[in-house]
Amino acid sequence: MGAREATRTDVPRANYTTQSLLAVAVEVFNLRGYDGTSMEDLAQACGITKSSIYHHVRSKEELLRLAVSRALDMLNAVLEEAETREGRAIDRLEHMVRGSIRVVVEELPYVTLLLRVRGNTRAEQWALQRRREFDNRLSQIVGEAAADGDLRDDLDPRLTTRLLFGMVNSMVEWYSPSRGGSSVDLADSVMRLALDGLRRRDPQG
Amino acid sequence: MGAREATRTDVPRANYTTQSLLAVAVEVFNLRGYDGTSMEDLAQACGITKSSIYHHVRSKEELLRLAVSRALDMLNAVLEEAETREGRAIDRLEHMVRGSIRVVVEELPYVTLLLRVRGNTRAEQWALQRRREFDNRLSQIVGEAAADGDLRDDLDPRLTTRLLFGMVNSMVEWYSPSRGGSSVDLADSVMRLALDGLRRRDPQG
DNA sequence: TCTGCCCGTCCGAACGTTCGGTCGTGTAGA
DNA sequence: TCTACACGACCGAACGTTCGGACGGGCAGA
Repeated sequence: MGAREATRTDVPRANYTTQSLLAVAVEVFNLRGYDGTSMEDLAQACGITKSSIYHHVRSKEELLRLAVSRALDMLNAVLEEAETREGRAIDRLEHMVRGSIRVVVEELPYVTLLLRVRGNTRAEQWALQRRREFDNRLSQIVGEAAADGDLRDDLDPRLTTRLLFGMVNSMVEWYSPSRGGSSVDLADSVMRLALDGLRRRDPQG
Repeated sequence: MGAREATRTDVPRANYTTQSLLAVAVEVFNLRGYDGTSMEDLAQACGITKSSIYHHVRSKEELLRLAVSRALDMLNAVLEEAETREGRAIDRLEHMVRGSIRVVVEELPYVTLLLRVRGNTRAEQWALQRRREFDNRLSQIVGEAAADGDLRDDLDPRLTTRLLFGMVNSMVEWYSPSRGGSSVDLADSVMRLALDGLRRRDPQG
């Protein structure tokens, strides 16, 4: 019956890095909402105390900034890949849809948090601004594809952009890494639905 | 010049009802997020004091419960209309898409709040549960339409449901009553995109 | 028409709690 | 021994909520 009052060496140190702490924080933010998550909640999820968190990050808002930056950087990388592609705009559009889906799947928690930002703090407003620029460049590509005559002309390009990427972004509400299938299979399904529609063709076969 | 210390009869009473207060509250909740909105924020938006709010509602959570109930009741009404329709499931599906879009447009703030519920409080968990039942009955209809052979068979019905209504639900992120066009025009566009796709047909015409 | 009271509505001032964040100290591992 | 990491105690501010009381339009009784 050993000394119960001995220092608890049976519980090893957490030894977090900023990145591993960020990963936990983003999960909790997505579960409870950013504003609904207290630093005490984060501390318990990490298994350390509140004050220990401040050894790794300056503030709660910095956690948010780091997370949404990561998501935005990934998405912008896809955008710049697409924009340097030559050829028809509809190919750039397909690259954006497939790339966005890949980023959503690979960086799910970070993109989820980004898409839920509301603009309460400076960091959130900055994220919203970057998102708006991203969306504008998306719209540009869809507009070019429409001008090329590769999209039907009875749909407004801006509306098309919103519906198409609204569909892609809705993935953060239901995609699960364990049950969700591969990013490529998902992208195939989305492209089929978006380009050719749900309706069965050639019913007289 | 008149008595400055006179009671300020120039500022009339607000005379809120629970409903008119709810309308203001929901707008602020959508702007700042439910958890990000303090009762003081609500009070300022209403032009009355914090304590006055408690004359109309029991708690902050009751405001949330009233709001999401309204949205869910509207959506369930559409669902029950659809389910009593006889004939092909794809017609019931079209009724659901058009009805959902109409509800989103007509009850935009309430549906917006509903779609952002995270499950922190009892009221939120109850709303999530009702939403899940609603989604299941939607999936049922899509599954029937697929079984009828009216939807292409290379898309999983559950995935189709999520993408289709993910697209519809994304409207709360960008639809504006002033600039947004009518509910019927929007529904036409969505049905065209969903059923027939974006790709231009018959390019050799 | 005037008077007095009722009641729906609103207010100011507090309540106990929780918030994000700070500080000085302890300790495990190099 | 030195340093990175974590700890418990604590801070002022803001939180949701409560409370007793004040305001004023409308109505009954004179």
